[in-house]
Amino acid sequence: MRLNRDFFSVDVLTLSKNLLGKILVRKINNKYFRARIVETEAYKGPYDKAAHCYNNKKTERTKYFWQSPGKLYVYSIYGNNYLMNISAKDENSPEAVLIRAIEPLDNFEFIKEIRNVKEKKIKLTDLGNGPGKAGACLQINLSYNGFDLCNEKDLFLIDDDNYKFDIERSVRINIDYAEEYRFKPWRFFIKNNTNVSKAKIPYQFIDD
DNA sequence: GTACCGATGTTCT
DNA sequence: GAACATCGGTACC
Repeated sequence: MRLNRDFFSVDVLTLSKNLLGKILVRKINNKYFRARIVETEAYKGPYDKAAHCYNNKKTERTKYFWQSPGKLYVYSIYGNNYLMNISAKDENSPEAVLIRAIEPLDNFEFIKEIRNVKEKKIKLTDLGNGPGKAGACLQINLSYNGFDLCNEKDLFLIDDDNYKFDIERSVRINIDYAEEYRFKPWRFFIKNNTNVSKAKIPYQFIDD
């Protein structure tokens, strides 16, 4: 069943966990494919020093943190990488979930074409095991800022109640600038899933 | 398997 | 002009 607004209208830490195992449905060139979310990170403004919206910093880029839940905030990083975030809770709470890894479930050859991979020998587990790769699989770019996952046909989320898994957590990746917030255990991933990113975890997390 | 390194586009100073 | 919520390649074990 398709996930509706209520699903996203929760605290960002809850949403980060609840999104694990859910299935993204994507339509490109009249073809559908599906991919499972296997890794997420929570960015919880305004007090989270790792978040782009820390201290209520609202700019042309970051204004998409203040949206109704279930909408996209997209930004580019290190060149041609587009990272996808989903807004949580409500339009007064600048909180969003970063999608850090996805597991393609079908149409693998089509996804390889989309990824523009030269070597067709690429492993399936390397297609979506990172936030930039996930954005590339889903063909996300800056024009997707404000995109509503609850109301569009070409990209949305569905449930998968039969899929059972355990959740693990760690500190978030590449946010060394975030002072004490770099120790928060706000990265969540599916235990033993081979599509989780190979990120190096620089610190142990500290319990709240 | 790990380790470095350059390329890349946008944002903000 | 620097910083950046990264990636793919090459080099070495």
